[in-house]
Amino acid sequence: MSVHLLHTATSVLLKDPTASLGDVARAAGVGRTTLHKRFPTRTALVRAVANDALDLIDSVSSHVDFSRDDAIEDLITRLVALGPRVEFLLRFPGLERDDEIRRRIEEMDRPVLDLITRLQGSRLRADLPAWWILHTLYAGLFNAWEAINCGRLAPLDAPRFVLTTVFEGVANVGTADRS
Amino acid sequence: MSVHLLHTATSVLLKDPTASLGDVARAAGVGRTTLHKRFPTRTALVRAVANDALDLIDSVSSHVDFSRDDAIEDLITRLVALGPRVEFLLRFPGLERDDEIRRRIEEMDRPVLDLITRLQGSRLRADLPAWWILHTLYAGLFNAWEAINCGRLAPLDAPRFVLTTVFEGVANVGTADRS
DNA sequence: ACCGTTGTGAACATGAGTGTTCACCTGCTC
DNA sequence: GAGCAGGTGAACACTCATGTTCACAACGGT
Repeated sequence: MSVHLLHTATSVLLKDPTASLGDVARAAGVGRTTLHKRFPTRTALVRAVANDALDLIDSVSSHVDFSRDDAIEDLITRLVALGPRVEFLLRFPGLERDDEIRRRIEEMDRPVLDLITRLQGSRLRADLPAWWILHTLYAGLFNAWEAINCGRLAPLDAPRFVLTTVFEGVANVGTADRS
Repeated sequence: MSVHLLHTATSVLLKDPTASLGDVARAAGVGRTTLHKRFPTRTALVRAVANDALDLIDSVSSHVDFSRDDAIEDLITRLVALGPRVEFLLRFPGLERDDEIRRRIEEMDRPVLDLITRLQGSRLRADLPAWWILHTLYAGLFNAWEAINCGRLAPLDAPRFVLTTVFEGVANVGTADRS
């Protein structure tokens, strides 16, 4: 139904942000007229896709206990599994220009930012801004999705890769340090 | 001259990948006809912008001594300073579909990948693939550029942020570790 | 069998981006 | 001053995504 339509639109638009509505409709195995009846305009479709992704994140977020100290591990592991639909939020060009979407993204970031701030000084280093740590997490997710897409990374390995890299870094702890 | 034209095109297309050629010409303070005379087609312009960025990287790369163990620090510091022109290479949608550009990007990655591989086991951990470490570096660069654009990060702080985060991670070394 | 819903293809109008041409102007060299 | 290279705006035709409408087919419930 409409669910499958949104999912297809997500992957098509993610692969090529300039794809025409005809391309989306064809990929979904649906007439362009039908697509237009559900989403009267292109921006309406994009917003629907974004809101769908945000709904998905909300539902995942509600299963995470943010009061636990390992909430970040839990959250990241779940987000990695979501794949393209969340990637769409972080990648689609011009998405941040939509006020409603931007508001929901900030709203989605807030609990994570709070969590990071709370953990700074204990599990997380305090000499970096919370927003920087958040974006580093997102960057790790992004890397994982891209690697999975290219077939270089097994989906089950992804959470470990992201968490290890983001938390511990890529330096060899035994030997080296930056000057 | 033509140099300024390419720089302007870089920032305009980076901010909005769907910007029209008229927008680019106007931003550069030049007639659309003139733009067309230099770059007969849109893809020609995009390729010229990409090649210009790649030339810039080549010139930077030639100043880095890849045989030194701190070559990565040097490279990252220099790349951060380049800003939008390199960001264009990593962000512009569909750029990887151009064979020549893709070849040059791989060619640009190769010495860095070799360096990473060489350092694995000494300065860099060996339990992660070299390509993953490379992409983690790029992700750090990307974060820095974005933060600088938003005005949240001072350009002079950027290299330290990227290197610290990528090498050491965001975990607090004194206390915590992942399970 | 009737009717509302839903999807479909065809067709059309519109607008925007694009490639192209042309006549004109400017600044330079000889 | 003649000639020339380079820049400019205006105008044109063409393509294509898009929004919109319409008539028709399929389906399910009453």
